[in-house]
Amino acid sequence: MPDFSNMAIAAAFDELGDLYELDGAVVHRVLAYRNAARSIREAPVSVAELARQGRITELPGVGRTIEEKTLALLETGTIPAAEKLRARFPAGLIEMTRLPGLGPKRARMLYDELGIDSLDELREAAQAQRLRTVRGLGPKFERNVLDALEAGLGEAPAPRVLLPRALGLGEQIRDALRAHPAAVRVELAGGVRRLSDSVKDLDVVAAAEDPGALAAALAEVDVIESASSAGPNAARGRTHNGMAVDLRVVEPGQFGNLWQHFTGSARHNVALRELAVRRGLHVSEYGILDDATGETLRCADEAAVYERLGMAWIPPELREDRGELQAAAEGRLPQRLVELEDLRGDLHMHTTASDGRNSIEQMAQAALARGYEYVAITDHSATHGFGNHVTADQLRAQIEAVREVNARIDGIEVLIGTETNILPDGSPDYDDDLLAELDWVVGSVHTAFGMGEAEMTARLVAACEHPWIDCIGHPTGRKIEQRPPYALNVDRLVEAAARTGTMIEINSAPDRRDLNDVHARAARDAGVRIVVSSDAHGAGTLPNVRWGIATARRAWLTREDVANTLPWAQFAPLRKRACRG
DNA sequence: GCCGTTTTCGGCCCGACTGTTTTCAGTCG
Repeated sequence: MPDFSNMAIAAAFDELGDLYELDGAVVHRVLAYRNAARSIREAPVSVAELARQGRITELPGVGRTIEEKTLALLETGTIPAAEKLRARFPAGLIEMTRLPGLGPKRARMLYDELGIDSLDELREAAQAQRLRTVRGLGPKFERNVLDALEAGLGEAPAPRVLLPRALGLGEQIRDALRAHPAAVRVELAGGVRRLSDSVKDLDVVAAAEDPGALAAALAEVDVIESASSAGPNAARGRTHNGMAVDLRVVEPGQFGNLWQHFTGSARHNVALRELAVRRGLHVSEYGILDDATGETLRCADEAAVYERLGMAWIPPELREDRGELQAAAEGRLPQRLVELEDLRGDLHMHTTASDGRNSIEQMAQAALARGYEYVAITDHSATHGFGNHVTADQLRAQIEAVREVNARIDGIEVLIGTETNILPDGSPDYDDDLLAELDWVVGSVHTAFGMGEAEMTARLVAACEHPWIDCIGHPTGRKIEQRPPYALNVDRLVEAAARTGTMIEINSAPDRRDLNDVHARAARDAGVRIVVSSDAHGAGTLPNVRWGIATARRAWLTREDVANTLPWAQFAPLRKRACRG
């Protein structure tokens, strides 16, 4: 039996949580399954292997019961409890709970009392006004169900928006509101502030002397198609391209509480509040209530919120309940996360020699203008598969061309490299002799994505063991919101990279950000040198490193953890080829 | 179901809105 990926194991426990919820289990038991699922999904190591080694309970939120169920899943391909519950609750019930206002309790009532177990039956029953015969449901509920079905909700969850687009929209809204006379302060919160891979909506928070006036102003913002009041000091709207926007406004004295609350993540906030309760404090968006005095502390800034809870202010990128609260309480947060300005070079970019839009010279000049001290030109190799391949002879010519540009342009080291395809057997696309002539070699997978996990892992481990591959590019092949990573045991790759001195890239293309935050953190912890690269296909996308830096920050990386923050003289000897004596 | 510098049992965040109620359950973020 092929091994279960972390994603697959996590999905099994999410489903089990849904099923237990329909079964009427206490909410904390359901949450326990969802917690475990999240923990498994995010684990930087193979959870199947962990389980076989008897170590799965090392994951937070995984105890004896979930260990047993995981082992059953690995051995038999299914979890017995899930089988039993599936027999009792048709899959359509879980689908029904995707509709707004229709949760597990109501889905269960509709099933028990009216036998409804699909969206189609739900629609028919609503049209026939039969839903109102269930106690607690009325005509409004029927109307809402029909509207939601009409709007196509329930078909599929709304797509999430990649960070750059969401951030761009958010900044426009923020800036427009800042121009309003009532505004004292306007900031982005939520996933865009945490620089997540993608977000489902935009959260904007503000302070104003007259909160209601500013909340009402959301409807006037250019990018907003429509907005309506959502309480006295709040508004909810939608952009012209369909993104949901939530605005909350308070008086300046409690802005810190509001910003902290709406920045999240939900997990971070839950963990923060649980910790607070143990100290007799209750945290909400309005303040911190002290049991002992009955007083509520309101904070104008976020640092005061964290300070009252006995911890340092936590950078938003770290607020994912991944150990940041304990670190903040113990003074163990990273002193200073890596910043865009720390980068001194970019080691992955393309030119017209393959599928880029600009020449070597144009890329070099653009890099110089960004203040870089070095760049590597890394065009695709011969089996790239998109027709823009660089043959060995063409690469030899490219070596000369890059050397010529390098000799001509002052102030920047222009290096000749390649992004060689890693063939299915793990070998690169050019002969060793040719690779040895280059300054820098990135090895990436661009073909044969469908291999099994064992083969794909062996392929990338072999690439790490190759003497002339300096760095692995976009190691998991994921495209955010588009395609999952190929089957790969990332911890094996990280192990091999650490052992061989192969660097690993955080590819900054906004739909890649690969390695992701969790894996990049694990790679750093394993002693792997991380490189943040643009993978630019034109001068205009060199600034994409911003998104790679965002991922590096979410991975807790400091300047010291990112190799291309070093000047070339210090970076060059770290390359595998330079270590070969 | 998980978890523990107050606990191996008894807890497990906080607030708001909605629609249906006659005091509140369910849902959502």
